[in-house]
Amino acid sequence: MPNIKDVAEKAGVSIATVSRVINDSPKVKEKTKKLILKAIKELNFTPNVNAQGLQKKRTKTLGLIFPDASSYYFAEIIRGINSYVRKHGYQVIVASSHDEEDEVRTLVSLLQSGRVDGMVLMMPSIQNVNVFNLSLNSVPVVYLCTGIQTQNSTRIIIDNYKGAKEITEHLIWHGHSRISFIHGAPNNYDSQKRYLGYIDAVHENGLEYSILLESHGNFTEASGFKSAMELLNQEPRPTAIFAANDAMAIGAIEAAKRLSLNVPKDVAIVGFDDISTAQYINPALTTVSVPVYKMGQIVGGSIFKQLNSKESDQVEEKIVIPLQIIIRESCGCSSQGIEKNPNTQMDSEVS
Amino acid sequence: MPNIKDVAEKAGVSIATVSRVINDSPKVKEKTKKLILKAIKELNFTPNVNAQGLQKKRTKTLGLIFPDASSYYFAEIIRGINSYVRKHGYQVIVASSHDEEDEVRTLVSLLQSGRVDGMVLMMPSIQNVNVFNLSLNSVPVVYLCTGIQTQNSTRIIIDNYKGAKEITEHLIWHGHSRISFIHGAPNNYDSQKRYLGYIDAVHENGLEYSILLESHGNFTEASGFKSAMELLNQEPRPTAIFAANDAMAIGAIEAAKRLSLNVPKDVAIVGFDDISTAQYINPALTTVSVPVYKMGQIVGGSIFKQLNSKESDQVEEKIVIPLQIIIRESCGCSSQGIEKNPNTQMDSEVS
DNA sequence: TATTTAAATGTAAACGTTTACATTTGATTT
DNA sequence: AAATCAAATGTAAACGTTTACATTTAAATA
Repeated sequence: MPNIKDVAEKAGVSIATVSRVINDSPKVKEKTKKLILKAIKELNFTPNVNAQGLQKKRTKTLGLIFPDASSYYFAEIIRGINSYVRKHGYQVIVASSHDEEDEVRTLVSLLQSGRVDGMVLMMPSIQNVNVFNLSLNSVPVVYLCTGIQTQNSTRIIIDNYKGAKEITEHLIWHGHSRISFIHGAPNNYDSQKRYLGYIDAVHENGLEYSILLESHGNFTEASGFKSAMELLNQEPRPTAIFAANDAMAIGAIEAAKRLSLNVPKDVAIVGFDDISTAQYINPALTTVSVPVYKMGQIVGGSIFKQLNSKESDQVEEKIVIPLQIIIRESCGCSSQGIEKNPNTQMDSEVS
Repeated sequence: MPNIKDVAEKAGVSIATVSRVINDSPKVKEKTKKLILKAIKELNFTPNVNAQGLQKKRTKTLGLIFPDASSYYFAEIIRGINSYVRKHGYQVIVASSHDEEDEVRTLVSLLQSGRVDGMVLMMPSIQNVNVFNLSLNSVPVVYLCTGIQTQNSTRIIIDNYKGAKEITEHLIWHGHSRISFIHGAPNNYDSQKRYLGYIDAVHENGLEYSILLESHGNFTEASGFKSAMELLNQEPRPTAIFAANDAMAIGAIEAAKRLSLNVPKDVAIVGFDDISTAQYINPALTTVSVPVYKMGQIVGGSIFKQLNSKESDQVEEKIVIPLQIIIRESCGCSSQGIEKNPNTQMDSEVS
């Protein structure tokens, strides 16, 4: 593998000049630059990133820590981030693990070992707070969907409260009065905010409320199924269910079917996220759309802003991303009214 | 950020000894080792990966190049690879781009710049062949789902032919005689093999065949819709459609609905891949399941095998992964017979 | 032509490790 | 006590860049 010295020799210059060309410094004569570029091409030379990283303390790599990189929801955010940073010559390392301790280890080692220039942390469970302040000071970090505000870092969240409130109000508009809520994982930031939106809509509209209307899942389809089973076997039955995410809503729909209840006639069911499956299940799911891809772009932009700011500028920012409710069939609106959600970009599936 | 020198000073030894501890060389006295470990912990030291990479020429990072990292199909493979290599202390860089030229650039630069120790290439379009031999010689490479066999590299493919033949025969078993095929993207390896399975099943069973039964899509739902529209408007109509992947099959089902045709009564429709949506659409899709996650594990294993083999051992391997057909409703089997596909692992969706 | 000045290039140290080789240490044998 | 040897540790070069500083080159001015 050729190195900078080979290029220098071939072009008949010193390695410093070659380096200047690589980093396109303005102070190289056009003629020598051409010469060096030619040598680079002929030798098929690419600068060694380890050596560059060692010197410049910039690796052009970002670390992403996600609970799970393969679910549609996260994959889409990652895609957004990736597409954005790639334009700036950055690569992305994704560490996904359900195991919290493992996550922390990875995080710390990625950061401290100088492997990444910045970090995106998606850790919706609130307990982790203490972990964060763990000497991340020197590296730009963006927190995604967490309740805590750490100092000197950016936090990007979605408008869970408003989305949840609006979709609950939509159910109320349909005439529902006994509306259930299925919680997501315990301590999950998004779930908690969604609950707040739900409960406020219920109270502000003077609806019947009881703790019996609530059930606790963990964001999986299976937990949605189980929760809905319990809720729907109560007497009187709730007339509508709002699940804290789509996967649980889908599980709830299955439960209703199992109990021979018609959705939405016997029970309306709505979710949150607008995952791709939402539009395919029967009935099509009414939900709140999270612009995941766009979110990724915003994250990327924020990291670079921090990367390019001086030490002195304290970047402490909170960005709230607005959401949009998507009316389909499962709330009781007729299927006539279905519209494709403009925020959901279909991926080509190349198998 | 503390470096190896700081640790050495604190422990009262030379940096060489510290290095030996880091790389757990056997020739360090137990007592000094303890001392050094203590210093490392107290200073919260992590070796700089750039310096290590520069010296050792190993970065403990693998590069993955995929056409698209966010589709369920690919994301799942990536997840499999990641989970496997993480156990060996490796990280993964995923470069996904639809733009071929961009892909090539990324590939070459990742490899040459010493950023990765090995590479997984998923490039199902056959034209790219020439790109591959481009001096990848020194780095282990695994090719996924490509027709070409490059020398001294491993190639992992799925048993497209058998899967396609079996599912076609299943349609024939249902009594269908005019069976259409919707091709995937032009030049796509998987699509071509699936077509071969289809055509052999058709011929071996003495079925009617005409070029009019074929249509060409590009793996997207939209293209499946369009292709099915054309096919179903013909006279006589095909009684069954086999789409080269699930996304197109789903598009085809939509098309049938649009034409007020009942699936599977008026036209049976089957796909390939078993993406997660397949079980949710109505009717649930009969398809061929690709064990994507497991596939990722196999890929990871293969890379390490190469990484740990001496230059001299020529690794030239071809691994074929068996598939399984999943009978649901869209082929005409009653919904009674639906079984959850054991290969499809539901992800928890933490929003 | 000699002098000044700016532009272009070169020299060498630094980044943080690993490792071949040299040296020290301390136990074992004579 | 001296000699031998193995084990433990240290020294210093190397990995491939970048960049502050020094030097050369060539153009502009006196």
